[in-house]
Amino acid sequence: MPDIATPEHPPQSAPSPRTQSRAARRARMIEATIDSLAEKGYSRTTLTDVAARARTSHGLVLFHFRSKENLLAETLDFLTEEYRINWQSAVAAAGKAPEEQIRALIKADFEEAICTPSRLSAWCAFWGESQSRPLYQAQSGANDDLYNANLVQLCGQMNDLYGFTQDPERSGRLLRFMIEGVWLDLITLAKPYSVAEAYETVLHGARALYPGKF
Amino acid sequence: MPDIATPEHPPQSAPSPRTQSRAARRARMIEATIDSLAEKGYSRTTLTDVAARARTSHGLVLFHFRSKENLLAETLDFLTEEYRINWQSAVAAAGKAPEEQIRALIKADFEEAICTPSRLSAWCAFWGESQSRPLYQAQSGANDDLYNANLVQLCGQMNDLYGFTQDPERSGRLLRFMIEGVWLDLITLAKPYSVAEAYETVLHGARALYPGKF
Amino acid sequence: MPDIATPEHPPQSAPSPRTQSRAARRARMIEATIDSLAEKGYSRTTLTDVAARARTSHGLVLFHFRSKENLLAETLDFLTEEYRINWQSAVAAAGKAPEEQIRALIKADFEEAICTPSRLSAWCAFWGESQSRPLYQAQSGANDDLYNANLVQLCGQMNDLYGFTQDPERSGRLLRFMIEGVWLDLITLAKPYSVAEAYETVLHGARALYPGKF
Amino acid sequence: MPDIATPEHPPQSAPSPRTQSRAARRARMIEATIDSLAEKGYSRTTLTDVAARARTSHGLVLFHFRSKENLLAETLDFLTEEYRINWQSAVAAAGKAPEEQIRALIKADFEEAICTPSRLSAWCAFWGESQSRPLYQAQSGANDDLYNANLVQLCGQMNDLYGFTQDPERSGRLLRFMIEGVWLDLITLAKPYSVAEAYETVLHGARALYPGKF
DNA sequence: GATGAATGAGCCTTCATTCAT
DNA sequence: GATGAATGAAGGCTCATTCAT
Repeated sequence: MPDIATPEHPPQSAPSPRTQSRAARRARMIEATIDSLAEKGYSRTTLTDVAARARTSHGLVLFHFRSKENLLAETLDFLTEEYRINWQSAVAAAGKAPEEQIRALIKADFEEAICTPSRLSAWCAFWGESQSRPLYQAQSGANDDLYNANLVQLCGQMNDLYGFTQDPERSGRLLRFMIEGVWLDLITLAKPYSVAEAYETVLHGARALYPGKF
Repeated sequence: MPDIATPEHPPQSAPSPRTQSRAARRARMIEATIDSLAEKGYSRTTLTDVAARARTSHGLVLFHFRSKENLLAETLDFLTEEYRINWQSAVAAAGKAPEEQIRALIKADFEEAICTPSRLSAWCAFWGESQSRPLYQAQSGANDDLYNANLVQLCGQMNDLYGFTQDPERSGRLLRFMIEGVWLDLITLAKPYSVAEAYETVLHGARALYPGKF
Repeated sequence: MPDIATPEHPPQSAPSPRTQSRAARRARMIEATIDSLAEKGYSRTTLTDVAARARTSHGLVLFHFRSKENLLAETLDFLTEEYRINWQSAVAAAGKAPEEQIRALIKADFEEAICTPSRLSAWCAFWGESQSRPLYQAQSGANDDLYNANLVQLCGQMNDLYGFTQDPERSGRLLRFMIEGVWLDLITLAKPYSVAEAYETVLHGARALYPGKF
Repeated sequence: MPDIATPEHPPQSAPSPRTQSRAARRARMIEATIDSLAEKGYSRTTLTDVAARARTSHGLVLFHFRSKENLLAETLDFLTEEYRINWQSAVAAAGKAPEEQIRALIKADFEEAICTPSRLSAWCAFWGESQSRPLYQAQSGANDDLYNANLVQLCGQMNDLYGFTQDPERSGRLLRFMIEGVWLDLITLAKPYSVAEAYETVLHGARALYPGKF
């Protein structure tokens, strides 16, 4: 894990102000990178642009991140962690029943902190650029697998508990598609619908899969 | 429309060898562009790379397409047309019943000519790069709207004919998500499942929405 | 001399229509070159632009002129000849008195066919581009020398006949400056004065040099 | 105004070595541009050539001047300022009598720093290339107008004070032509005469316009 | 730590020229 | 003669990276 100061990862002991500002500066640069990715796209995200958004010099960005490639890698890592923590804590806070867990999982993906235009577009930039796919696999693949396994397991429990008979693999996959789909719509559509409608759409799909449970 | 030889525009009479080779050369360059987009991504697709794949010089690519931007535009145009023709002719060949139409629509998206790794990745490159989004809207937006309207209308007919009560907008949207989702999986996953499994997954979702009809 | 059909150089025997059209085509290309030089400047005059103005293909321009450099050389040659013939015939037609000859020389430079914006700007393009200076020397230098010698000689006659005492070299030079000066003004000024005013300005200068003679 | 160290803008206090060298580097690049314009002409002045003359990389030239167009604009600006300061201070240092002022104006144009082959040829490059004419108008037009207005006003004073009756507009114009004329000769002629002879030639013309005053 | 000067690889584009038809 | 396909050299520009201060 890169040493970015995330709210979820408070330094264990009180850090020196130096360390704090260092971490804060790194965080600001990563946020700037996300914004740049979202706004200008992968190919037009330059160190100069990132530096300008973070209100520093490009030299300093490189000082902190060694290379552009590493900056992007750490940005992806940050997004991945942020996302993982979000859904895992949502699941942990929800009831044990699989439908409650699934609902929590869905709801987590529309959390305000996660479901930001900037965030969504930045994800999209990473997905779209085939060059970054190995990076994505390396850093987000494991988490995605975890997420999917969780979903599939919950779908299995739905069968066990309530007598549904759908293949859990496929159902889990479809639930994931629904979430990804509305995400992409929110970014891509010229006139996207609201986040509320997005959420309802996914529930609509979940209801179709598991009638009477959502 | 670029003058590429597309199936729906068969040359009326035998064209002069010059015209033929001209169109063929352009087509080869567009295919090269698709391959480059798929393999190297949007940001690393260079004229030199395209030219190398088409076994010509970059000068010639520009001679035929005036600029890189125009080359990409015509490539997107080509993909759009190819896709539109594919689903429209599939729908035209299918039975009138809405479930048959929907099934034809789904099946068309897994046609061999369309559902190629190269093709899918190229689409992905256009989606992912925010810079190319206006281009996408301008050229593919209308077709996408048509596709969606068609799907929504068919979902409406499902309600009318068979007494289903789901919101057609949302159902159509979900069907679209399922297709897009498996597409993305085929590109993104380190170890993707088969096209057959992809197709079955979508049918699984369609069955959930409209039990007994797929 | 290149074989351009100029009115002053009618082919000695009746040429075949083929030759005629050949010469006419070359002439059209040279006129197109002059226009392009005037409008777009030396550096932006391209074969394609010349060809477009002459309503042919760039290939044909090269067929007729072998290279761009040669096209420019022949264009300069054409301008030089056109200019030489104009002033020499004007001088030949004028009275013998030196003041009449000088006046004829001045008047000739404001002849409509010569004193065209296109022509003036084209000259300017050749002067301004240092690269073309050797070419200019080679092709127009001799004529310029002749022109100047003529002018100096006439200034000498003014001294001999009317008792003026100015150095003929300098006076001839100054007369030339006046003509060149108004020419440049006509091209360069945002709001140039009229050709009539230009002519009067030069006469004003001639009167100053030789009071009572102009 | 570009931040080049010009005589009229002496650094108020000793500048940091950084600033100094920055201005010095820019100045060196502008001098290199002037040399390149003079030697190779407008169309063949490339960033690479300028960089080579300034003994740096083309990248650095762009770092300091943003674009070739801007480099040329700043070069023209530099020449314009240099020229303006030269004649204005010469006029300021001269006596009040109009003939003294005119003589000072003429003399200023043959000052060693101004009347350099490089400088003259560079001016010529800007005049000759029609493409650069709008730039010239925008940057040097105002100064030229000022110069001309000054000259015309002085010619008017010659009439008022000494009873000459020539049109001041035309006389001022002619004086300008004489100066420009010798300038062009110095650049253009294969075997140009000396600067001293050039100066005498202009005085010769001034004497013709205003007998007994030069 | 921080800045920004400096470099150079690589891109898109223009254009003269050659060649096949 | 005439056209336009094809090539490749060269130019302007962007940008990641290195380095001196």
